[in-house]
Amino acid sequence: MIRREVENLTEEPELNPVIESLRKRGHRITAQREKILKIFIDLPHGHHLSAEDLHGKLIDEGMNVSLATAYRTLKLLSSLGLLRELDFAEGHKHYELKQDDLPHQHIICTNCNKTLEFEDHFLEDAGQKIGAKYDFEVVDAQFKIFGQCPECQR
Amino acid sequence: MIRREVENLTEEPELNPVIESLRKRGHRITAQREKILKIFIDLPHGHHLSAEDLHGKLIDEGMNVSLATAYRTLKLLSSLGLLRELDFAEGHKHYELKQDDLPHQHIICTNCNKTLEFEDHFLEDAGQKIGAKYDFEVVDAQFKIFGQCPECQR
DNA sequence: ATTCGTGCAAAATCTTTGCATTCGA
DNA sequence: TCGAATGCAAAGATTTTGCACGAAT
Repeated sequence: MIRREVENLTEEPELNPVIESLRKRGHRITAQREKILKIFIDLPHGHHLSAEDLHGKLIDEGMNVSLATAYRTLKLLSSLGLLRELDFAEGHKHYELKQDDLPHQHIICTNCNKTLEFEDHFLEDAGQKIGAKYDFEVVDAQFKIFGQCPECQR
Repeated sequence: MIRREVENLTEEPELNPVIESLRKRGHRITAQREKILKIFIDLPHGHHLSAEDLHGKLIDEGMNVSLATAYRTLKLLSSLGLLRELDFAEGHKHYELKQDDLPHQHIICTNCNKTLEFEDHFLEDAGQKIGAKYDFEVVDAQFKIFGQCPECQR
């Protein structure tokens, strides 16, 4: 698992805005929530975690958070728009930090479930435009391409 | 639930190709599978069913198919590319007949879970092109727009 | 006659929830 | 202090599976 290069920047400047966002909406800042947010911020771009993954990471890092809290926090952070909920049709959701400045989409191998990300600014715009056409207040646009990856094609 | 207008066309010309597709790949044609395919063929364009929905419809129409068979059949038909698997992030999958000549995408209300479909040929092409760029053999491309529908915006 | 598909019930997954306790504001 | 968040275990929801029986080829 890749960690950020500059380990001394422990103040995690990216953490403050999200913490503020929580506080401003009347949610409490608990050690569990802070740690969970930190994990997502430190996650390499393009990676995403399931509830189980997150829980495992928390335990690994010495933080005994219950799985129930992991689920509750993922749901809360998603509802606040801080996390993006990804559904790869494999039975459970994945989550990643929502960064509107770094939009990306996914290609999923229907055989080995590997995911690959790509950027396409046209798609991001398309989501907004199409949504607007139907008077939707767009929160997220996800383009998913399903197929066989090169390795699984034999 | 809307049914096809011309009820006398009971031979269901659309049924034959899918049945053939099953037979050619060595799968048996059972009454259950035939009925399930028929239900999907008769489904109004843009509608989609969960396993539970399908099972309910089967029972309603006097066909006592078990839920397990519904699940097994949905999985089989999807793996054969006859059904398209849709995941609206609400905890269970939905299925619709796969019609490459009638591609469409979805807008989902994150509040009431209503879905709305739209067509955009550019997106269909984009899926193929982007997939090809990564040497994927593309099976399906799904563009989902999440947001609040006009009614839920209050 | 085989082998595959089905039904049933049990199990496996994933996620949510009730309640007592703890902790943040 | 006081309500919100947590942990735990139990419950819910969805999907899968083992096994015996029945049906398709």
